[in-house]
Amino acid sequence: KWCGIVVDEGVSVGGPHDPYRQSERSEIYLKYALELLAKGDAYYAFDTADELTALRKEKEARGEAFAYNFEVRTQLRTSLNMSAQEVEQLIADGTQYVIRYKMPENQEIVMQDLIRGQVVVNSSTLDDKVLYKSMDHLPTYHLANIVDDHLMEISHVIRGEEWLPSLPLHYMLYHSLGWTATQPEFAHLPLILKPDGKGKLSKRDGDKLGFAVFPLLWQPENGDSARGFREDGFLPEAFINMLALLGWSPGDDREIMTMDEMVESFSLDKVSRSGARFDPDKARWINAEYIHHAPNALLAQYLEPTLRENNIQATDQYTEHVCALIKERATLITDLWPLSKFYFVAPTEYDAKVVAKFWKGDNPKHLGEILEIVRAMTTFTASEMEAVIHELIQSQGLPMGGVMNTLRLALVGANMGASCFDIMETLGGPESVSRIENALERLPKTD
RNA sequence: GGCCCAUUCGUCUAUCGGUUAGGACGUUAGAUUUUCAUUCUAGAAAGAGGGGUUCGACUCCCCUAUGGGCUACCA
Repeated sequence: KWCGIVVDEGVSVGGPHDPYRQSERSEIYLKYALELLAKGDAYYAFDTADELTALRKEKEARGEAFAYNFEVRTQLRTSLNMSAQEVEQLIADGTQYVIRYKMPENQEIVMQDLIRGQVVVNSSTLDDKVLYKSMDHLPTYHLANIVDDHLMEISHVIRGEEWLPSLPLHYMLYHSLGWTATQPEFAHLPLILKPDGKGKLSKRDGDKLGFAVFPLLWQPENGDSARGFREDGFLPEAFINMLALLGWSPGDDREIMTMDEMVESFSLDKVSRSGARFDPDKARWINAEYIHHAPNALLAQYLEPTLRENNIQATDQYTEHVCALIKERATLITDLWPLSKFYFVAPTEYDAKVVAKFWKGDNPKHLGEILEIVRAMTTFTASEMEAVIHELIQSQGLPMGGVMNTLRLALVGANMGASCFDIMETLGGPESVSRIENALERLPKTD
């Protein structure tokens, strides 16, 4: 058995059991539509779209709901009120037609849904759906769905809740075609709702809400484009984990799970019945968890293209080491570069707020003393530097915060990053010395 | 309007008749910290409303309210 996933505009295709080729498709659908016709479960309708909208408007103007049902079908130009010859003549003349399902009157349709249990609908509330159109020789979704799934021996139909109202029709179709014994089981999944709770999340929402709705950048031919979660800096594993938790839970407190764990724990009866609102904050948190626990080599791979764009030469080992230092500060993959830039490029400017706060009093003087100490060192491990610089601070009774933040300003240009000693060890002695010299040279003198 | 589905902290959810209604995100307060983060601790925060059934209901049934979906010769 195989699994077919039908996304949006697709009549399901492909797979090892695909029973028809493209060129034969419409004939196959027509064949089954005609079979329904022969059984009296369907009929030809010759009314035009214009005629229909006219009738619809007329009804609505009177405050009546319009439905193409058992009441109105006799008032329209259909094969139900024509002789067989008339019908044949119309078709022979090339009159466009549509084949509609003849929904029976007042019949309780009892359905089973794997998530919602039993659902009962009276057929009188349903209308006669179009199954096949002569105009383009194409079936509608309803016919195509039933025919395809039957021929492909589909065992489970798992789709969004928006399809639940069509389920009675599909049941009737399986019934009329005589396929009830092998009809698939159905599960209607809850919808993903917008964060503000106003309606289901759809692709048209694009960037409007400040986050992606596509996994990947979406660029249709009409020139539109919508960003994707990948471009926004989400890891594929985190994205899937986030999606899995929308409308499903493993039943215990686990939230961060590998694909294998999710596959292992998944079952349709743990899928919730109500729509789930997408929460961008939680999505970001999940992604952050994945980044914090990601192997450094993987993160280095994500960072690599940006390094190349900026003409930065660095060994894999160095990049991985940098990733180890920054990853717990990152929420998105796109944070990696801003967080790591100073490990690759010396600061060219200094954060004005930090300068205002720390580049004053004796701080620059103490930075000069640190410079001398670092210059004199022959090895540059974080622990050695920590030892000597703390010694300086303690012996002279200097303010820890002032001294260290001034050093950080010189090394990073801002108030961010790992421990100053880790930064210096990573940069190495000569680079650290050069950055301190730069700061002393370029920042204004103080008294 | 009609039909269908749903309803536990702000959000995602656990609970499958008896619990101090649990967890997570977010939020608040505190601790750690040379910065930014991380991490840790603590707190506030929920069964839509009304009827039943039952010894007992968040859990089962009905009504109402609210939310969502569908109501195309789209999927």
